[in-house]
Amino acid sequence: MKLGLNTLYRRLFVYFGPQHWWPGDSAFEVMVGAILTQNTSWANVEKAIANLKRNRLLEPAKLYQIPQKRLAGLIRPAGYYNIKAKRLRNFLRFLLEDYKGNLSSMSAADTPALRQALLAVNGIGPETADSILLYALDKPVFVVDAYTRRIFFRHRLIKEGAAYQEIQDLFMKNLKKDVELFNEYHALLVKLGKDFCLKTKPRCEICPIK
DNA sequence: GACCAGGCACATC
DNA sequence: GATGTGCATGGT
Repeated sequence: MKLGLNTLYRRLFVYFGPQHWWPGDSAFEVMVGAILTQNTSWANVEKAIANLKRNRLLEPAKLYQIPQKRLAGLIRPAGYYNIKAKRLRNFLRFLLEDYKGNLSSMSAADTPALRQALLAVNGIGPETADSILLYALDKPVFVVDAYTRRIFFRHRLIKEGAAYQEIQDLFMKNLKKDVELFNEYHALLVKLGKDFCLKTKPRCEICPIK
């Protein structure tokens, strides 16, 4: 009997408790973090965000004003700092030009259209776009990441190398389209991944939700 | 010192 | 369409 998505969620929630994601004081901080955390540990991203906060730059217009070189220096701890400085600026330009830097007007956009627009920004791929939609703008979009893939492959819920869209569809077609549910579910998968999967490669014999 | 982390774009076949 | 590679810091 295959583990159902709702059952898996209940077990994760009972075992780990609510995660209350995304860590961040504002929607804009979440957006910046979503780009900075690409293939990077969150601890390093926190250092980069702390640098931006210390310099009072965590606002769209202010962050876009500073030279790319300086931005790269500030986000250095997050790694890939040159490419991420470009990517952040690509996103900021989009935010400022299309929504005047106003997150509320961005949030008012039609979700599928906004997702397409985000994906058209160079440096924003499916996971970053969906993280922004779910965690910054409270849109019911499921975020698929490396942990999700790893866990679902190990539990034989997806095939190896399954496409992003395929995995996202699995969640969105089998779960209630609920922001809180999608938020907690993804956060719980990351928690499981960090606490167990990474420490017991390649197979986890002590998985708490098996 | 190796290995990895809450990806993505781009080149090449 | 699939596969390989560059991007980079900081923790284990």
